[in-house]
Amino acid sequence: MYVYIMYSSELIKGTLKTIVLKLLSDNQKMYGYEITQKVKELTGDKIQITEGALYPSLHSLEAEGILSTETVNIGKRVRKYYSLTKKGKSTSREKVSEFADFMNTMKFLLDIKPQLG
Amino acid sequence: MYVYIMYSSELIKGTLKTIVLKLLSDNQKMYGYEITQKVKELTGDKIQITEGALYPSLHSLEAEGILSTETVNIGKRVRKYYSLTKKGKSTSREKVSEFADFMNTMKFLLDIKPQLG
DNA sequence: GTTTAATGCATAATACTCTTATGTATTAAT
DNA sequence: ATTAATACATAAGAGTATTATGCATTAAAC
Repeated sequence: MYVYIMYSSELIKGTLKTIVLKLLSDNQKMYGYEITQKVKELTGDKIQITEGALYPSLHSLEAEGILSTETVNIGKRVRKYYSLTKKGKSTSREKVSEFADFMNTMKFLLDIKPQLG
Repeated sequence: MYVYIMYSSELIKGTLKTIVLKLLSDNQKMYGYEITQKVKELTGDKIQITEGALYPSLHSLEAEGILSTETVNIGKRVRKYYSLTKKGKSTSREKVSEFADFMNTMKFLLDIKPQLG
């Protein structure tokens, strides 16, 4: 899903949609390339979303009615802006809070001290 | 990989090996079924490792030289205990700290405030 | 006492998601 | 004039998990 100068492949799996939905909840509308750059920038290159992972994911989110699109011509170049639908806004909140909960669970699980006896 | 009364499938992907390695670093040796029960117990049923995910994963970790095995007969039933090799101990530390780092990155990414302007 | 649930291993078909590679095209930088 | 960056897209392959089985023993429930 990503290229990770830092994180191993398997570790990061499954977080793409959550990241995308969170960025879109903060930014109104964004286009694919912009998302890749934003994530790269915000994570100091630790997470780099690849296009091969992002575009299919955006398409499926649109097909699910979570994202809507708006195509804009910038000179002769095309940009496809994505934004959250009403459904998408609640999905975004759910995904982020679910992930936050999951992080708490994992934090506990990975901090557990040696079992005695 | 898991059944999750609580977490969605994609969210949890990729954490299985980290969880297993952490449990084994705290418990010396454990067998497969024991691992599934321990994770279930420690997470209040939020993460339930399925056998179809766990056993192939344990086998591949063994093949990589990260785990070693010891088969014990309990009556007529067989238990296969897994423990970390020397290599496995350092792999376990690396995986856990990598995940901790990843959680920090994600926490930042998912907490970012609306972009102005 | 007999059926069900729990313990304990294992694998195979399917599905899903990501990686890697490729393709097209425009615009900016060297 | 070439390379890098911008901007989209898809397809082949790989990896991992889900779901469904399968076998067998032991404990619990009825």
